[in-house]
Amino acid sequence: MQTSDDSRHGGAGHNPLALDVRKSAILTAVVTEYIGSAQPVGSQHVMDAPGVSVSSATIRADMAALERDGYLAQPHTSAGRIPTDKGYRFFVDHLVGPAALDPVGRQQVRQFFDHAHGEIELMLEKTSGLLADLTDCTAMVVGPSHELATLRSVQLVGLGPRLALLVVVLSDGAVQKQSIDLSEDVDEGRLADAARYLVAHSLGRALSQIDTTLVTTGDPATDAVVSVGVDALRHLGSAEAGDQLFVGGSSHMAAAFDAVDTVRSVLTILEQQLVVVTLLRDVLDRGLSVAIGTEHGVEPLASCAVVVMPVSVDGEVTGTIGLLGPTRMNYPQALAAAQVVGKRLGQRLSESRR
Amino acid sequence: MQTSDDSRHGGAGHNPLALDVRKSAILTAVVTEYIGSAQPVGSQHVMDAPGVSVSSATIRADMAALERDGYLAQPHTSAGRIPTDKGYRFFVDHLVGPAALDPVGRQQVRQFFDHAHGEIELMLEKTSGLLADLTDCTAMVVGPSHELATLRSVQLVGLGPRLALLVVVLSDGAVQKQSIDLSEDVDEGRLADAARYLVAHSLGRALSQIDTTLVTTGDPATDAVVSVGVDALRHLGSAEAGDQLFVGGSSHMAAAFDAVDTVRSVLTILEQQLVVVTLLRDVLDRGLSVAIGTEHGVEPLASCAVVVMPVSVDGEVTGTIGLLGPTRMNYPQALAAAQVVGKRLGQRLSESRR
DNA sequence: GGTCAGCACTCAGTAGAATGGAGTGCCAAC
DNA sequence: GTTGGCACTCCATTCTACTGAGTGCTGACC
Repeated sequence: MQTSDDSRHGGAGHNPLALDVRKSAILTAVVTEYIGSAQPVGSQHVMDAPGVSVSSATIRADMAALERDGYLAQPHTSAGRIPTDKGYRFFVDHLVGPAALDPVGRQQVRQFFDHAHGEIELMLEKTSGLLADLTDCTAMVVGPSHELATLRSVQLVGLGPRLALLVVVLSDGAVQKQSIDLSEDVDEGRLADAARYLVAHSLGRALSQIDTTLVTTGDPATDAVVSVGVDALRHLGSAEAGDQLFVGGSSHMAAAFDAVDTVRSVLTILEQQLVVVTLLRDVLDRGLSVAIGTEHGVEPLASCAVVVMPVSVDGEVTGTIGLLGPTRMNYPQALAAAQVVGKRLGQRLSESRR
Repeated sequence: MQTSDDSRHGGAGHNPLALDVRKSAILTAVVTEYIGSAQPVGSQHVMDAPGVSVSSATIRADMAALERDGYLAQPHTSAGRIPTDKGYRFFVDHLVGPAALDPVGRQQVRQFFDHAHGEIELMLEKTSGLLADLTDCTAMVVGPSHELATLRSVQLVGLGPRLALLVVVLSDGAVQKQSIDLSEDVDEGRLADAARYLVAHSLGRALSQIDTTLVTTGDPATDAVVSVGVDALRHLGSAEAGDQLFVGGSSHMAAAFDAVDTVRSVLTILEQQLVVVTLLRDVLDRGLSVAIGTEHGVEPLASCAVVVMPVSVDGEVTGTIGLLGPTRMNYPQALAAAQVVGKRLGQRLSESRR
């Protein structure tokens, strides 16, 4: 309701939008300590933290205020404090600076991308593994959509009497295929005719720009093949065919929680590609880079936080990388890792696209 | 050491190769009960089991004998018995008949394969989900190797000045690609020449039968492209490119164990595709359909059992499906599910191959 | 000889009481 | 506003006692 610009002096007890310097330091201390130990943090421990040079009694008073304002919680009366989702949120938004990846990780990333080559899917798969290794989180990588990539090759391969395969190669190196059921027997020649026609009318365009107006080839049977071919092309361009999800390091979820039930429900979510992809897109759409606890709305992941990072190819956001961990995950590390890997991955993908 | 053919009468106390009828019934009772409850089974409970109509005292005596012979174990003195790996082994080998899938599952399988269509990878992925659903195990599907499939299409697509993509379509509908680094700039025309040459010399053959003897095209630069193209083709034919692994239902592992550590180590293994593929192949090579506990030699999976089933395409064993669960998994169910799904999958794959 | 009822025994699991200690809130003094 | 001191709370641990499921054994029975 009321907003005060008196953030220097604090008065945080009434203003939930700002915390004075010391309270910030205390919150930082509690969060970092709890991230490391997973144990409630007492005022005694906070005393040792940098930026806090007051007695435990004073810290206690501040912690009580932080609890009143919803940044901290107490599992029970005589325990230390643990951060609430709101506490993590404030920490992420205001207290954690632009951290850099540790040298070892930096080296790992460099090495990875120096040696990365070949198939895009394999690279994305391995990227998820890299991210998981770097962060001890579960990593999710959504392959870049091929919206902007143009068609480099279109091919119809007959597989059976009424079965053909449409194979397209995109300018970004992606190969997509779509099986085509033909309503009647089509001989190789007619298939080739149709393919030639498709090539002539689609090569160089993006999948989303395939011409839907059919020009007749003169032969009705060939036209029919062309028609299903065009349908297949457009299907490939649609969203469902594009989003490939790669999940790496799901075992880290078992290390993050000690309740096996939590692990199970989280893994169940991870198996649902659609849910994961939607979750990542949602968070990104809301302009967030971190969604904590219930913020992302996926109920079984209430004890998890998600870090997302867009992957830009030639300045255009297409792919996404995500990190899933417990709410007490190491946010600075995760953000740093996601950032650098996302950037490098984007560069890499831009390179191989002309 | 000594073998007795007196299996009718038993004498199982000295002969570890056979158990008399009642001991078999008792072992069956303990195994099935323990599979269901995960609790040690006492003589009182066994009394209710079918095929056992003696007093608990007699059962106790038999159970003591079964323990002496290594089929059962006691967690502690005053507890019931749980099966050992050897006990499960005997159960699987001699006591469990050819079980059928329950009607609901049968219906699920039928429905699945009636609606399965399109991309082979997607189908295999979904098959792993189906199997996991059916059995409450983690399902592993290794895609059929393309050793026997013949080349239907070979294509070279230029992606950049020194980057091309080799795309092949196999007769079984698989599409494989391999990026090719060209040592020097190659124009489209020369790429097309090389592609034509590759087509002429490889179409209709299996990947493993690619002619390695190079016939020159007359142009050294084109020859160079052909050469790397042939290398790429042979790489595709090699094992590493072929084995695709699809894992479904890994969340079931979290439900199977109550120690989160066990879950973590099992998940870690599942993330290592090579280990899993090797494991399945190993077990299959040894002629087993079930590997229990330490039998498969993968130490972190000591508390797991693996059910494997070959997938035959046109009578030739190519793919594999596997089920991973705790040693106290429901073997009859798992075997039945693996069998029927494996058979249907094989049929399906045979259909789409000409 | 195999089977069985009876009995003493074992021992995990549970519940209750005592203890220790980490941590808090409050207050008076600085 | 900060701090040391103090009383208080309550989780976690330990110990004890107890329960009960389950066993092994023995002597009797068929």
